[in-house]
Amino acid sequence: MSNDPPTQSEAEFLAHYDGSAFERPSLAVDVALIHLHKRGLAALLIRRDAHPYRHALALPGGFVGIGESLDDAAERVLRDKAGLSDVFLEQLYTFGAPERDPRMRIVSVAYYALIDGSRLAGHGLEAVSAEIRVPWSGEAGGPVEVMLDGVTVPLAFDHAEILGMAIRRVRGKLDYSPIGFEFLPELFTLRQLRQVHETVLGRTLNKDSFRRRMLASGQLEATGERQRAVDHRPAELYRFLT
Amino acid sequence: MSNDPPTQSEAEFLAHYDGSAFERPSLAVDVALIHLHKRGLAALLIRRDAHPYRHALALPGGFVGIGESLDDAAERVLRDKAGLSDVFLEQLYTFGAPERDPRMRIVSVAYYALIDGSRLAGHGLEAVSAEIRVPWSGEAGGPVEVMLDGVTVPLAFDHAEILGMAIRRVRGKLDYSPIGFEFLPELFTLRQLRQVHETVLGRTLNKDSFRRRMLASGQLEATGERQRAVDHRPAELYRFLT
DNA sequence: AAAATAGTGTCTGTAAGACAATATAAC
DNA sequence: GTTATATTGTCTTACAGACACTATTTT
Repeated sequence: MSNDPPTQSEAEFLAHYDGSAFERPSLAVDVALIHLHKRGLAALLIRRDAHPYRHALALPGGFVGIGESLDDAAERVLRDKAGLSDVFLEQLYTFGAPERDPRMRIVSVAYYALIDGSRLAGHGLEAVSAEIRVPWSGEAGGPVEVMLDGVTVPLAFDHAEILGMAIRRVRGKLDYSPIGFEFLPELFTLRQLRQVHETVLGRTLNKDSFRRRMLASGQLEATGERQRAVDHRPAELYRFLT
Repeated sequence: MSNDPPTQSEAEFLAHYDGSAFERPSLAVDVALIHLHKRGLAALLIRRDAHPYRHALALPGGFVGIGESLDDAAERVLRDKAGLSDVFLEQLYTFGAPERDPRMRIVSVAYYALIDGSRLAGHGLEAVSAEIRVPWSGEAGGPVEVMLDGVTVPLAFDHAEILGMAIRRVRGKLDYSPIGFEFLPELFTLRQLRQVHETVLGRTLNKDSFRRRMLASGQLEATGERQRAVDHRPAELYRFLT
C-alpha cells in the first residue's frame, strides 16, 4: 500500500488525503448462526422481502458502518436481526467474488455464531430456523443444502457456501477448542456433549473414549447434581470450566 | 442485508440502485509472504516512502479493484510488489479496527503466502527480507517482533499483528495439511522437511517418529536420487505427491 | 580410520477402541 | 423385577518417543 503521493509533512499529507478518489466495493457482514435441532444442524435465516433473491432465505447481514469495527457490525446484526446478544461469535472468511451480488460489488466478511438452540425460543418474527444438510463428509467442501419443513430451499447469494464453510470451521475446531460447549446450556451431561460432537461431525463417536478424553481434558467440572425426571439412571451434570 | 427499498420489479430495482448512498470503508489486501532463512522465519517487507509510517517496513499491499476478486488482488500485489507468481497463497483474516490506518477507514483482507526462500534470490528492489522473532509459543498470540540486521524494527499499521496471525495459522495447519512443502524446493530430504517443521513450530521434533509419520502419510515419493557433495552419507531425495 | 549423518529395529508409555461388568434411576 | 442408561474396569491395538545399532559417504 505505497500508492501514495510524493514527499510532504505527515500533517499536510493527512489534511489533503482524498479517501474517495477511487470507486470502491461496499463492505458488509453476514452471520451464520448455527445451533442444533433434533439431533441435526440448523441455521437461523431471514426471509428477504426485496430484490434480488426476493422471498429467498438469507443469512442475517448488514453493511459495515464507517466508524464501526467488523466485530461490532456482526454483533449489531445479531442483535437487530435475531434479537440475540452474548453469543459466541468469530470471524469466518471474507467473500469477495465480483459477481456475488448482482446489484453492485459487495464484499462480505462472514462470521459464524454458535448458540444453545433453546435460547432461540421466543425471538424475532422475521427469523426462521432451517435444517442444514451437509452433503459431504470430513475434508470435502462446497455449499450445504438447506431444508425447511422437509423441502430443500435455495439460499440467496453465496450464502449456502458461507454456511458450508462455517460447518467445516466448526468441525475442524471441535477437537482442539472448547467450541462444542457453545451449543449447550450451562449444565449438561456427557451424553449431551457427545451428541453435540456427533451431530457436528456427522458420525458416531466411541462412548468410552469420548468420556475419558473429556474428563481428562480438564475443561469439565462435575457439579454433583444429576438429571431429573428421566426414565433411566440419571447422569451427572457437568459445567464447562473457564 | 434487507435494508432495501419497497416492492418493485427486479429490473427496476437494479436500475435505480444507488450503490454510493453511504460513506463506506476502503478495502485493501495485505500479503504476509513467509519463507525460511538460516533456520529461522522471515518475511518479505516493503519500506514505505510516504506517510503515515514513512520509512517503516510494511507488508506488501494494495487496494482492491472494483471488479477484482480478493484472491486476484492478492496475486497482483505479490506480482507487482515482490515480482512473484505461482506461489501458495491463502486468505488469512480480515482486519477492520476503525483506527488501524490514521488516514481513513481502511479494512484489509490479509493473505499469507509461503515460498521456498531460494526463489527470493534476485527479485525486486524495494522488497527486503526480515527475520521474524516469535515471542510466544504454541497457542498464545499477539504480534511478532521483526529484526533487520540484528536490530528490532517496528512495522507499519497493525502489520506485526497480521504476521503474528499468519505464523499461528501456519503452525496450526502444519500437522494436517501439506503446507510445509511450500517452503522447500521440488526435491528435498527428510532432514530438510523436519527442519522446516521445527523452524515453523519453534521446537525440536523427534527424528524417528517424524520420519515414520511422513513416510506413512503417503504424501512423499522417493526419487531414488541422493544428495550430492555433502560431507557425510547423502540422504535420499523425496518429492511431494499431488 | 574418523567424522558425520542416513536409515533400521526394538522397547516402552500413552491413548483410543472394544467389550464386559456393575450401578442407579423410573416404571 | 424390568428397562434404560450411567459409570467403572480391563484388554488390545496403534503410534509416538527413546535409544541402540548398522550403513554410507567425505575427508
